[in-house]
Amino acid sequence: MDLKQLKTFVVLSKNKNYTRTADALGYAQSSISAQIQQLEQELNTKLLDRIGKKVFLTESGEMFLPYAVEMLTLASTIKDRIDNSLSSHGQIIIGASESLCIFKLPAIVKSFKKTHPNIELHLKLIENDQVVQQLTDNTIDIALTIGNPIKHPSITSLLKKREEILVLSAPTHPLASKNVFAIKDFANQSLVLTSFSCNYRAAFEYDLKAHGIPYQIALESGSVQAIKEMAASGLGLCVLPNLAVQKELTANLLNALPYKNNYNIYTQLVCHDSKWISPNLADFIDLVKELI
Amino acid sequence: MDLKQLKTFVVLSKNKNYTRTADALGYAQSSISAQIQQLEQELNTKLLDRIGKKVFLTESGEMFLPYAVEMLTLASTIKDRIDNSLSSHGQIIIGASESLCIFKLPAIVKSFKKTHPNIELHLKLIENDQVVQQLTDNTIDIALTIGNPIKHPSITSLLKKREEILVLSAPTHPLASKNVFAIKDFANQSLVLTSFSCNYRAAFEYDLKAHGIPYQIALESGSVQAIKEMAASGLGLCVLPNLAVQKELTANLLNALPYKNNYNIYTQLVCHDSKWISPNLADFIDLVKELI
DNA sequence: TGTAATCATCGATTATTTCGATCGTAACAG
DNA sequence: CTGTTACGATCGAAATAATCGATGATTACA
Repeated sequence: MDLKQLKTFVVLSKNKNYTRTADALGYAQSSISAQIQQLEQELNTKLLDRIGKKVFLTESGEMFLPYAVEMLTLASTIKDRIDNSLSSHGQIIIGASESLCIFKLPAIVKSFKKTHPNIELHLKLIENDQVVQQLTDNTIDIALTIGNPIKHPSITSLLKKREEILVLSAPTHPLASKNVFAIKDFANQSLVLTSFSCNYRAAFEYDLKAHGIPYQIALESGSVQAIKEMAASGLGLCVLPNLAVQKELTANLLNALPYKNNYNIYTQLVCHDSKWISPNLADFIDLVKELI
Repeated sequence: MDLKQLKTFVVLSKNKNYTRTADALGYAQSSISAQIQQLEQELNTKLLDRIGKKVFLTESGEMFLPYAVEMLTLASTIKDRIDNSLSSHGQIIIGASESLCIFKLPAIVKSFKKTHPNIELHLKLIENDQVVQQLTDNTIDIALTIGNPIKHPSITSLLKKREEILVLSAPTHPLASKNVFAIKDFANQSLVLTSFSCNYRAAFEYDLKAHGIPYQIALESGSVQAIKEMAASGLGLCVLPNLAVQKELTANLLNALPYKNNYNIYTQLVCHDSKWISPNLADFIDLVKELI
């Protein structure tokens, strides 16, 4: 059973005339005959009687008609709903690193919600090392992370922006006034660090270890806010991307040490190769590109 | 959009595996791919994502699924209802002559209702000369008439049974005791006749006129019952088919005069050539054939 | 009785569907 | 890291189905 046939039947039921139905639907008259015969065969009944020159619905036809109309209505409802939903409904699940969640996504979400008020945005805090897995499992639609470049044969990078990693101290910290910095100046310092899987922490620690610089970890926390406050209160140095500490730098709550590094840390927007980019998701991606 | 495609989509949504779906539905795997692609094209969206080795419904697919199921349900409901209705629902409109309505149809209807309790039977009293027109207009499904053979290029006779036409009198009538009858014996008699369009009345009157026999019409009535009572009370002779007077003959309320005639009067069951004979109607026809 | 209207049917053409074979990718085992 | 297996996509060929135009049959109507 085909919508085409149903439509033909419905129109024919109104017209009671094959030739005019054919004209109306853009078929040859013989095609209308054929389509009706197909339907009749499938339903195993006769839908129309042609008595003399006139066409009548049989009892079966009379019974079938409202169903045919309903099927057509249903089908067009589906199409409408899918069309509308693509623009005005649905959800996007975003996996994001904590710092981006706090310092970048609020502006993005706010702006996206203005143009797409009915799209549900779900933020899911994820660690860098979970990104590929969660994209592969389709538990997130897209990931916005900060860390080393993600290289995986079936992951596509939609956006890649280098981030400056700062080592910061409280303004009152003994090192705060130093103008020139080398790695050895960190010897025996206390550090307030992000979690182990954080790539820029790893890069900085690797740096220290490679040069045989001793250091102590005063605190390790998953919360960027906690780290900043600890560091500001003089507990130790912290290592954070520039984007996470702009307020504190402006307010002079933290002081960026002039230590030059070249860590390969990027903000990246990535998704799975095979993921279908819905129009809404595409809009979101464009917005992220624009605002980051 | 095709039920075939919808079914494929629904099964595939459960399986999340093209190959197994193909096996289940008896297609090649490539055909499943093709069908889904057709659907996706028609709906202008992607229904399924294949991420890695696994198949996921996209948001659109998720939304579409319940509709697809509903369409399939609706379609199978239709088929069921049409099947059932053919055996257990519906109506038959029977056009019938008055005498058959009174003396034959009650038994037929009673018997038919036993086996087909849910079929509505509509009896429509029609004159002989209306039969062809009403079959052609499809205002009756079938006609059961008594009269001259119906000859029309597009009318089919399903049953044809000669009926004996009797001339009857009250038992007390002066002619009642006569043993041998000829047409001239009707000279100057009073007659109680059926309506003008009645074929056996016409045949009898033609008979009289052809032989130049004078007669009077005491009463003309559309009601067979009235005619019989008038005749029984001695108002005049009446002309009726045997089947209409069996009770009165047995009860000796009327007396059949031994007048031999050869009128071409038949009980006939007729329908239009092009009329679709539904199973119910076929059953009804069989029953009429059996009981007449 | 001839003519116009109408639907069914037929054969040819075109479009679609299906299939089998093959390719590419991902998951998994060794 | 590599070979193997499982899986869906893709392609071209074959089978099937849809469509058309022409024709035939029937009916209504002038």
